[in-house]
Amino acid sequence: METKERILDVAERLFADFGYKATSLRDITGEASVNLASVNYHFGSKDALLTALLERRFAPVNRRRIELLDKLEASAGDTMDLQEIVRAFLSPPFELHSGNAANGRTFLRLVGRIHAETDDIRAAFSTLFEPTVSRFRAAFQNALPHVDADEVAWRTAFLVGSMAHTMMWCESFVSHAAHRPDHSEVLESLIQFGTAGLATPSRQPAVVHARTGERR
Amino acid sequence: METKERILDVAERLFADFGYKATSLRDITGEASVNLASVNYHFGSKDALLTALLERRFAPVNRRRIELLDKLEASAGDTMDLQEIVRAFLSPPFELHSGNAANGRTFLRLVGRIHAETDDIRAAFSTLFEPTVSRFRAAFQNALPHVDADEVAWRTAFLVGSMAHTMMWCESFVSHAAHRPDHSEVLESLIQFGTAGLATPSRQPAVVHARTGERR
DNA sequence: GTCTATATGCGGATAGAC
DNA sequence: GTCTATCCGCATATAGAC
Repeated sequence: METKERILDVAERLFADFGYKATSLRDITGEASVNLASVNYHFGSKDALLTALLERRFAPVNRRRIELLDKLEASAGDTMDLQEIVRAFLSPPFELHSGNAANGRTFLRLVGRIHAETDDIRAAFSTLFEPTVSRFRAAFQNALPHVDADEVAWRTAFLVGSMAHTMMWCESFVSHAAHRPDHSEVLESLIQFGTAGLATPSRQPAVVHARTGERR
Repeated sequence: METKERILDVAERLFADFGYKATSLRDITGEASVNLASVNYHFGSKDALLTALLERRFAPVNRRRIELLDKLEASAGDTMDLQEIVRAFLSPPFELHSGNAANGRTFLRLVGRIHAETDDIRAAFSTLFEPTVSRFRAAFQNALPHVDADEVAWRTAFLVGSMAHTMMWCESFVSHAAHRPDHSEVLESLIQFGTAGLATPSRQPAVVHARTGERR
């Protein structure tokens, strides 16, 4: 079934470039050189196409994340290194889609784009995503016993945000850099940044009292 | 001119909730109880409406950011504290729009949403935004002489990402927290997270430092 | 399974009366 | 400045021939 695959590939690229709402079935079927009606025949609707597309890419990514985390837990037990947990979370989307290959870059933009779509679309995505994030939130908490739970939850959100945003604008940011970086370099920087952010001690005294943010 | 203001207010809310493409002029004029043709009369086009809307909110935010940075430079000179630079960058969008008021929350979502719109829309936004980000990138570099320029550029992008993502999904994240946080608490956490991420030493085994959050 | 043709509705934009 | 009416194109989806 070549048609179905072709539709998925083209749709993925167009959704990544222009977003879901902005991409029409005409755009997709046109570029894929298949008939306009074939999307509805094969998938049922535009929404169902998106779901199929997300499943195809994200299920393996999240499976890989959990697998890496399991390995860490098995080998390190309670003394897991925070940076390794961050790496287990961040690296699969970067690595599972073949570094700098064209479709790899497409996938990265798609990740970023999806994180920003309208709430109903994002809801479908969250269902796929939330169990994984929960596992990691718990692992972070475990590695950071001195940081309280709410704080860990927020920092996890910050981490996801820096990841999503970076993936989406990866290409445009390059202009500010002196050389065109490999994705793996960006990934390393992101891991570094995220690890430091997660591990920062809760509230430095000067800040807490100077402003309103005191907690207890 | 009440009509023009009403259109701007409603458009801002709808763009924030559903995105630009997904919001029709009919949605806007319907909710604002003004005539469909009035958008084109007052603004010329849907695009021009968006531009007007962005200018209204972001010009003051960026002016405030620069103002805070100027003050820092004037009082601290070369010994500026990194965290204070981060604060100068992050706090204006949170504070200038009245904390937890309804329109404050709308504005926060708008910020996040805009960062994720299709490239042409985002391009208009970048024009408004890039000069400010450049100033701050330079300030970060100055405060972090031991980190190389590319790295600083990437970390700045990570910071913007965590900010944008947080603003957009602020409301939904709350479910994971034990209590409903004030925006200023989230802001403090974000500043903390960003400062630590920016300040992390370039590439290291980093195990030790990551744990303690130590800078140097 | 794949095509053409079409149903049906919403999109932005405008002309012209008041 | 604000209204109604309308243009015209594109959207998703489906019916029915091949």
